[in-house]
Amino acid sequence: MATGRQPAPTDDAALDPRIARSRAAIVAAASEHFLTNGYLGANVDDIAAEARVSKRTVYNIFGGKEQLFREILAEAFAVAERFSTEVVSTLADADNADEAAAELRATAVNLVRPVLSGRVVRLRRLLIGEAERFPELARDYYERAPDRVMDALAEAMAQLGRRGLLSVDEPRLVSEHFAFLVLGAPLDRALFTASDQEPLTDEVERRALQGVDVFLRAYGPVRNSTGPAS
Amino acid sequence: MATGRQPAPTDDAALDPRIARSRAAIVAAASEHFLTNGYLGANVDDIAAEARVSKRTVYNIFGGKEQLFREILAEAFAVAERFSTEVVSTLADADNADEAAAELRATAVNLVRPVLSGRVVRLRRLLIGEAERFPELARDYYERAPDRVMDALAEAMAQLGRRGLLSVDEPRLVSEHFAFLVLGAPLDRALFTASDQEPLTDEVERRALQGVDVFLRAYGPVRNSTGPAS
DNA sequence: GCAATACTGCACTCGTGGGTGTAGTTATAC
DNA sequence: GTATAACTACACCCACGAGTGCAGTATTGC
Repeated sequence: MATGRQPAPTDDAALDPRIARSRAAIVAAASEHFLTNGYLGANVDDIAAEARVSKRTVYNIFGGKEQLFREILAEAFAVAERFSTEVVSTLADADNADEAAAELRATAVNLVRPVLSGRVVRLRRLLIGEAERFPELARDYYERAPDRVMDALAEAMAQLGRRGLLSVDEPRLVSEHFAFLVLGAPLDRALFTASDQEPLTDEVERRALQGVDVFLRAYGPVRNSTGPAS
Repeated sequence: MATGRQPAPTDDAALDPRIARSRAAIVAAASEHFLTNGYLGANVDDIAAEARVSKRTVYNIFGGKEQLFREILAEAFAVAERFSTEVVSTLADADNADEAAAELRATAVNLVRPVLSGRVVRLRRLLIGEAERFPELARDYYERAPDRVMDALAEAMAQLGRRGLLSVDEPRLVSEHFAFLVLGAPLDRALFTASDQEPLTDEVERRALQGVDVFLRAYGPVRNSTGPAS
């Protein structure tokens, strides 16, 4: 039921508009409930009720609570993954120090805004909280989102390094320093602070830019105190 | 046990050794179960069984699952809090640049080892996962552990700043940069990666020290580009 | 319009788990 | 040694929630 669907169409969602509608409604409601209450805390009756769908329909389409859970997360991961590749998009284009600095600032903002958004923070909470129950899910998320961002960042950093705009020897390490200077503290706080007002966006961006300043002081245009790189 | 201990019957744990023993056994078992399975996932029968105690005894001593949960956490918080004040102990003693660097390195190691320990990571997972169900607990922990460390760090940084060993204008920000340069990335990874081998201590310490290097490059002994502090 | 199929409502099973009551046993205090 | 208080074993209640079965109704495709 979940896996194969015969006639021709690829996706079962395309077969019957009724299924598509139900499915979408259930996914929306389920996301909300799982994100708020965790896997065990969410209950299928409530999800069905909120989706304005009978419980039976939930079971017909998804097969069970756990499959539903995995399905929700699969969609969330896809979104996160798509985003991961976009954050860094123009970083590597810079070809002088000022541009690099500007790009780093832009990247910082690109990074901080979505990662500290309520949605993503709640997703993180969910996966971290379920890391012991669903280790593969947590690991999978980590690899497809934060880790992927870090890889993309690293590649960009390496390029900036090659152009002498940054002193980079371990690109991966450099990216981690960048990322955590920019959003480490507010992210950690956000994970523990539920019932959020999403922390004042402006304040957070200010902090992020200060992080970039520090980053530039450490990694910025090759300094001549100990002599040039090569 | 946590608060006071006298011949006078203040604390019920002191009254009868039987209670003390039972209580300790239950606390140990419960910690394990809550840390592993979360609040909803843990079950009282299993806890009682593992503590070699009847379920009735659990209810007699603690009153209920939720009180037990809070009690466990209260003890864990106390431990974390005690630790928080120790990490930074000697940082502010440095009175020349080399000593400061050495102290920062020592502090980094002091910080990284416990925070990335399985115990603390699991505690973080638990609290983050339950942040929506028990917001006060998560907030309380954050304030009594990470936040307190940060305050202590900030104070030390401020002193180093006053001595001209570090260029510090916002001590709190500086400490956050320090802490997250040192352990941001591995901590984030650890939260998502259950079923741990605790990540190779050596590797993590190496990373931490690299973090300190970067920190020093950014904040290190007052650079003379804009002139000394005062 | 007609057949196929999704959806609904509802009653139902069943396992699980928090919490209680109690009678009897064992440890402790004096 | 005796009274007191914990502890145990066990049976029990009850609510809740995952999952099922089915008969009837609403949609959809053609």
